[in-house]
Amino acid sequence: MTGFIGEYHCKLDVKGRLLIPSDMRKQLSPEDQGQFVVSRGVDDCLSLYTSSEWLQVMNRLRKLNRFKPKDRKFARMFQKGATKVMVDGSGRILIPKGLSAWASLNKDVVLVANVDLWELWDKQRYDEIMKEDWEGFDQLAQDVMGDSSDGE
Amino acid sequence: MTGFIGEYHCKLDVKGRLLIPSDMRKQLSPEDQGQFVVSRGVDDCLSLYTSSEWLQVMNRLRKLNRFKPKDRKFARMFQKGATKVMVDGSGRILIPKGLSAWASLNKDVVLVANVDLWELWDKQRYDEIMKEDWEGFDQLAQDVMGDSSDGE
DNA sequence: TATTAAAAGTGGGAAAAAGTGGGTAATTAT
DNA sequence: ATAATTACCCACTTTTTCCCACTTTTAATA
Repeated sequence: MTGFIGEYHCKLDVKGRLLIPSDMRKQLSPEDQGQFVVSRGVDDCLSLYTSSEWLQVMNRLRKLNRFKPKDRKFARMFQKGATKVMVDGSGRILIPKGLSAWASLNKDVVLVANVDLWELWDKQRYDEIMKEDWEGFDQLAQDVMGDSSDGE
Repeated sequence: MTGFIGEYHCKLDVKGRLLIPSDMRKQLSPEDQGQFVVSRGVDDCLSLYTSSEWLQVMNRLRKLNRFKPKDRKFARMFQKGATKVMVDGSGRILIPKGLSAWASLNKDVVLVANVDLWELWDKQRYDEIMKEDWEGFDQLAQDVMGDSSDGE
């Protein structure tokens, strides 16, 4: 598994629909092309999981300890708003209103691969955050990757 | 693995396509001749990864922890703009508009080997940076390689 | 060194696919 | 029952992909 690749600049139409870019679709296994799970991302964006990936996440959540308040709370918050969405005949999905409002999505959005899931950002917000963070990238790269003894 | 070698002066055609020089192609393993991953380089150039090399990178990213803000941010920034490109029937790849704009590529470009990946520079920019940096090369060499007790 | 053949490098047109918008029927909620 | 939301469908525009043809360079042979 190579993980997903790509940054796509898309538009939500007036009905709040998002076309899955063909290039993105090609990266999905056939069984993952028909539906996704959308949920609130950890940052100011939405997360778009393939069904397979969502399954993984669920398995991970399942390992939490239901008797620990923190675990319980986390699981609840993490799943809040998570919605299964189907791909329509033209290859689009409908982004639920509540979620798109939560992430302040406007017409112009950016769909970004992040290893095994996709993130959906409001374009303006995305550009901002990228610009802001860019200067620190060298340092960040060093922090995160610098001491890993060149994996594998 | 010996790493790649070479500096090729190429042209992007009006559609933004780049011909993979035959000499470069010969350095690639057969399974890496059909597609690449293009992304923003750390400097003012684009990085061209072979599929095998990109896989390595992904495996490294996959070891990061999605629930750590720094890791998340790094992964996102690192992958920003990364695009899979296919080689067409004439041995060319299409450089995505956004990326070529980001790296200020004009018609004349330079394709340079950098160990296990390739860098794509605007020719003018490349010449400039090479001229600029040349004087400091002695010092830089010492800084970077000086204390390593004779590599290997 | 001239001649020719083969491979490398360029350019562009046309078909196909992707992307976009919106109308209407069906479903759901109030 | 009515209004709002969602699903399905069709039509149009834009972009991408595929293919073909031509030029230039490299290599080979007489």
